[in-house]
Amino acid sequence: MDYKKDGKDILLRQSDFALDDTLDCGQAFRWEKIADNAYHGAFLNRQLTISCENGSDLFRLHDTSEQDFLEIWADYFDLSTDYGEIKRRFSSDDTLSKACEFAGGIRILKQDSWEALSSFIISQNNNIPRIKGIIGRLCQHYDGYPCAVDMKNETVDSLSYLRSGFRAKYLVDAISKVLDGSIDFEALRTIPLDDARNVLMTIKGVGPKVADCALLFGFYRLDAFPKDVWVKRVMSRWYPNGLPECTKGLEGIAQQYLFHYIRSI
DNA sequence: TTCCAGGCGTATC
DNA sequence: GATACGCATGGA
Repeated sequence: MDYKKDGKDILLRQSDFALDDTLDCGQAFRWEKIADNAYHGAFLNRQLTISCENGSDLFRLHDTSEQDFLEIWADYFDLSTDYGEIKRRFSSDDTLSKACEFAGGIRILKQDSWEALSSFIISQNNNIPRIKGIIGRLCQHYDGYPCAVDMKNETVDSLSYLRSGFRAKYLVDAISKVLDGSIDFEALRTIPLDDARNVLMTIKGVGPKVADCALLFGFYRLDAFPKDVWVKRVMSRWYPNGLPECTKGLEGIAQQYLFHYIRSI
């Protein structure tokens, strides 16, 4: 990793990383663009302002200790994964090659499991501005994103301030299943993908798409391939016989590039 | 006003 | 197992 301390900040040189591509792409809902090339957001109970200094590969993590950078943010931004190598691998496929060129700064954020699961429950049949609104009200209420234990006494009525509509009852079911031990977060990181999806789909309101988003973004299962309406268009247009071989094991990363590509055209 | 949004549960065949 | 429909809310 190429970084140095700069006063209270960390300066990071990082290729294959763009703030808009990664933080404003619908994989996480707590990052706000505060200026050109600058975002403010949070992971667990840590807040961060991150800016791009030169419009390409130089980033400033504001007011961040070296310890927090190494122990928290380097992992969250998945800095140990070589996305350049992944894009070279994908470029053997014409469509993927164009998709990687279109949004080459995408990285998969390694988010908190409960935040990803609950956020994508909220996301169903919803639009991104409203998803952010609901999650913003939740975080304002709890002074940060609550863990499942924090929410143990919530009911559909007590969550009415979120204005999350029919999704409130799904959140309540997710809270109870996580707290009663029937959803084992540690196991979901390692058991076969189909088993992991089936476990998550025991939660009311969690179907194949929400389960795959939770697994990809919250459990770092890069083989999970969420199929929303846009990705279904991708598949019928370019891959009627399935994804190309070069995506094997990294279907979730391919999904991110393809998702943004199809939405742009 | 009507339509739609990174789906899912339910009913029906 | 496939298909049709309703669902809370709010912005376009």
